Amino acid sequence: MQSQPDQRNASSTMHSTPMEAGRQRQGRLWSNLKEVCDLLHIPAAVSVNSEELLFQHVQFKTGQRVHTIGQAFDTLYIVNSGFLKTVLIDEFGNEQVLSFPMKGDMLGVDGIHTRHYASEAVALSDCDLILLPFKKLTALGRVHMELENLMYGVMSRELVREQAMIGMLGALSAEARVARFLVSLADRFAAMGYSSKLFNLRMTRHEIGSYLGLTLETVSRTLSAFNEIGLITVDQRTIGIKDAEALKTLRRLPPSRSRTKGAGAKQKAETDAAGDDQVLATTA
Amino acid sequence: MQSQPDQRNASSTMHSTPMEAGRQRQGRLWSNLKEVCDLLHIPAAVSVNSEELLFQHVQFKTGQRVHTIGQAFDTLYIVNSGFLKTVLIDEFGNEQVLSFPMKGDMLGVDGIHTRHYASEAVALSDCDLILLPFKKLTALGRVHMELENLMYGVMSRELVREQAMIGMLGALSAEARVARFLVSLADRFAAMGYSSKLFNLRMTRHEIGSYLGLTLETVSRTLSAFNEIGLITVDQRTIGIKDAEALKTLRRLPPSRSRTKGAGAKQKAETDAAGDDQVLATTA
DNA sequence: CGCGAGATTGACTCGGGTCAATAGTAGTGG
DNA sequence: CCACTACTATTGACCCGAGTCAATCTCGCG
Repeated sequence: MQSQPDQRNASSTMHSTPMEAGRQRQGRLWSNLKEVCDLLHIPAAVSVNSEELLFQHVQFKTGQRVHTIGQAFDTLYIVNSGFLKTVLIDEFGNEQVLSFPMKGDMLGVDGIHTRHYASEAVALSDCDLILLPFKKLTALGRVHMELENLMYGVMSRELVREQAMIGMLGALSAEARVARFLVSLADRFAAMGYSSKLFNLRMTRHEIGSYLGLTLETVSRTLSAFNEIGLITVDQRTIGIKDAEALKTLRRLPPSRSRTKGAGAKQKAETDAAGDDQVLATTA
Repeated sequence: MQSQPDQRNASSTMHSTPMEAGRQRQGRLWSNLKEVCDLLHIPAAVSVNSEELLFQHVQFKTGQRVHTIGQAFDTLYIVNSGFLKTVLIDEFGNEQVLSFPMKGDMLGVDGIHTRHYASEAVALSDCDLILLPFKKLTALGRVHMELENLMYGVMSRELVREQAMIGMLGALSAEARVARFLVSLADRFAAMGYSSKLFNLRMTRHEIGSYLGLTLETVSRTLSAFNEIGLITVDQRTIGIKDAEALKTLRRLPPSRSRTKGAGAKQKAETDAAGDDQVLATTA
């Protein structure tokens, strides 16, 4: 069914890591700096003698919490395999999903400032994470400056990602949000070497909705509508991307707010007219 | 090189930089590390001999751009005085306001990752900024580890701020967003030593709306409504806070989405009922 | 094989976006 | 000093996108 990475027991049958160094069924226990850099997609012309400093792995099972809000901060995590969600809990106990970290993503950065995690990370599947004790990291940073730059880069990247998220929440319609979410997922799967055309969602409609600032019903309806139109295929959590380009450029509610000057007003009108009875539009 | 404040025609009349090396009316031309740390509210038990490393100031006039999207990154900025906005520009030229930096805030962090600024910063008033050449900063970081921690702290803080923003955009009603925006502004003014009860907005309704994911009309109406109810006074851009507590706890559309388990469902109902004809609610 | 979480759909409502008219404000120049 | 222009803010009337409520339907699991 699902073409790719099945989660549940993904770690048990680690495709490429039988067991060399340590030895135990799932993943290895330690990674060196180079492996960490590779995972983060950082060039990292590391001159470091790898085997010297090793970082431990830890496994989490589906549903387990990696860290909770308010918990004392002392380590960052890098996802080696598996899928998670990070959430904020508001004053009523409602969850607000902030991100869906997967292979190569870093967790825990929001804990640096106050020395307490500001969000909660939950495993959506069995996961293998690499521990990066923050103290150790900063100490090393002073020796290996590429590591320091790595840290700045990762944090800055995360910042940019959140900015894009804010832009999306502030300006896009429900359909556009769902469409971009799918495209974003597809891209990330592609970057991980999986199919970007057919994959399984690891999260519920509810979680997607929370992430996108929508209700689960709207998410469900929107997916059905995309299916109807032929942009995707939907079967429960299995998604097939049929027209990635259309999804990327899909909008609605085009340029409602803002637009600094009068420039573009004309374009707006045109766009509106064109999009009036068309659900999607090709690149302008 | 880049640092010249003039994107357009600054050369004509710099308001506050007559032209003497020593000092001019507001702010001095250079700041040492301690002053920078103070500005950032970082304890910074700096053992550094201050006068050794100095950071240059630059002035920007209202409307000038500090940096634009895509511009090569090489320096961070700290606001010493004045007010700005940072914006994203979407594919149609629409602005999406991301933040309203003021004294003590850092700009440009989003440029670290790709080495190009990801957002645009515009002065909403005449400003005095401190330049932090990034290269210089990282070099210093290796010598003074408090500086390194300072950087991590500032970036992490910004990350947490954006997370809160995402949570707000994803979960709160228009009224709640405006209310929290006002409270947030009041708090920031208070932290700067100004009155938190009476202040002037530096931005237009349009910019506020963009920031909060609302239209300018909704912002205007909401402010009028708050005024009506006696929570605030409004006169153009002059805002008087009358009931900060009510603003802080004001909601609407309380727990629509999410809420992990059944817990809290009851509370939801109660809240809904209570809030049905009451616009605000006191602390739970 | 039945239970419960998740997903899908429909019917209805309403918050807030859209369009539009009016009015205050500020800067400019005669 | 006052008109002239351009922006900004306030309000009203209208309407649509998405939230709410609720009834199935599906599927994985004990």
